[in-house]
Amino acid sequence: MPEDLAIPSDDDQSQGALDALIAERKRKRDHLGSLGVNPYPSRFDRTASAGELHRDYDGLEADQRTGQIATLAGRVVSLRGHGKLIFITLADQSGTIQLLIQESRRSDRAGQVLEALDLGDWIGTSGEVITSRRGELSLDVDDLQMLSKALRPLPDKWHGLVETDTRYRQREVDLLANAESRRVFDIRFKAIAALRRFMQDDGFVEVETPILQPMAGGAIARPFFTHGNALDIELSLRIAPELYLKRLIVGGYEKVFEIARNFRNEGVDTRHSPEFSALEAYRAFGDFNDGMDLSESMIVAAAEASIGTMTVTVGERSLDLTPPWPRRHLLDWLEAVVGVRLHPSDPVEKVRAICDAHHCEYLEEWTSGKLIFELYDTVLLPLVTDPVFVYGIPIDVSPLARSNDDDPTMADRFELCIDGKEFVNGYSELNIPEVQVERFARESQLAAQGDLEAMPADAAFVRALEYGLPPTSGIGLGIDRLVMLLAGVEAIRDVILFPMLRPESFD
RNA sequence: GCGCCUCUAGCUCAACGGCAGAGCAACGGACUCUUAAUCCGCAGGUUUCGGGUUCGAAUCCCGAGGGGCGCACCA
Repeated sequence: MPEDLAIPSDDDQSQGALDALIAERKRKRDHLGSLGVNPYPSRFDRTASAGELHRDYDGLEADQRTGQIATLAGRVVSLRGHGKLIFITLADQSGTIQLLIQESRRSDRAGQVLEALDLGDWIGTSGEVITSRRGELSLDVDDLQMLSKALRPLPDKWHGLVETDTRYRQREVDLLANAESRRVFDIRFKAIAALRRFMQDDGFVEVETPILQPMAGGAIARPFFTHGNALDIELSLRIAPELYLKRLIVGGYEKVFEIARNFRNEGVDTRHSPEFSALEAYRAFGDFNDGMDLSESMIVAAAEASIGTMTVTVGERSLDLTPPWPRRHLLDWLEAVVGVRLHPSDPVEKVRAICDAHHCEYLEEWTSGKLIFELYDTVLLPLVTDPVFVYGIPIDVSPLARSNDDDPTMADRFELCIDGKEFVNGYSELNIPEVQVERFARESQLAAQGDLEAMPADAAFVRALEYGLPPTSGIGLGIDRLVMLLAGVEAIRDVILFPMLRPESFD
């Protein structure tokens, strides 16, 4: 919401309620200043965190004194006054700790700071570690300093911040007010750290490839475009790092990965964000089976590190991530479900009939392979609960994947599906330059027919293939979706700190 | 893009055609063991914005804006 950043004058009778609250806090801050207390000191040394104190002293009986002096810093999130005795709940990143402030014990400066104290202020404090008469671990405060004054009031301490708009736009407030939001992002960053650790431990080199690209490739998606002034060229934001990563394998890196922010200029819903994170990994000398092994291991590692369990609950659904995960051939599974053996070499009429029978819509120009893939998306995917690898995917929808040695209409490609969603896409990489050229040519043909999603030919990538790409296994993992799964949330915006929204108006 | 829902005090929510209210936060006061502290008192509003209907609109209608959900596209 728009707020005037100018300090309102005291005689302004028209000032709003919020302005009055802010003015009151400024008055307190300035009063501290007039007492010679700097409300914005440059630094503060602490000796412990709330979490450390709980770790070291939890379990003490009520009304105990430890003789241990600790110095803490954090934000005031609750304030309970009893006249000459005041309880404060102080929050730092590690948790919360109670401050017990007795008038008879505290310093004069502590008294001055208390006078000026509001919910939300950052303070530094020191005192003896004790337990209260009710048994709560507390700091018996003797000194208190203001570290930074909060000028705006905090959301309701019990209900927190509820409105999604504000939660996304002012994530800092969401984080400080809502423990659930902190929980989700703690899981996110633990999971990402675990993925990175796992990959590094497995000998993968973390690399960086361009986000600004002359021609976005490596996936089927509509890109964002921008302009590079220095070279006066049109650039697009990457939709996938795939082509550059494979060029690094050509260059001699045998195991590479990138945690890549990708950008796709497409619809926004609970599962899609225009800006999303993927982990892509490429390993020389491997095939898609290695990709399935890797996917399983790294997701299990991420789950262990972030939530410590293989059981997750999303909405009403309870899912079991315990490995190993089944691997089902797409055509076998489809046959089991629709009762007819389909194959990309089948006449389109036969596959269309199955689509019609299963409410799967299609376009006139789609091939049998594309239709089969569509059946997988609309008929099989919704059936998935616990993790399952689906492998063997029509070559028609896999322009960068190697075809199967025994069946050239199918790609050595898999998708990892959990809870009705795709989490990983991986395949044996196509490394025959002429075949890649043919695949690109076919995509161009589709583009000429008006398919906006057809993949553009990338001559630089083909040239790289001509230097020789070894047999390679590649995978791409959707990190946001993985975090949604681990945290048990159903909106992708709840796992992205600052999701894309229409710009705020400050008029 | 289409449809549905939503917007009231800093926050969370009432009032649903008839005086805009509560809790928390704030402000003044009491209180040395609370932890959603309690108690007394006091204040806080362009009901998102602009039109319209009406004796009277937060409420009904139209339009605009923000957000959410569903469908379509996509991972």
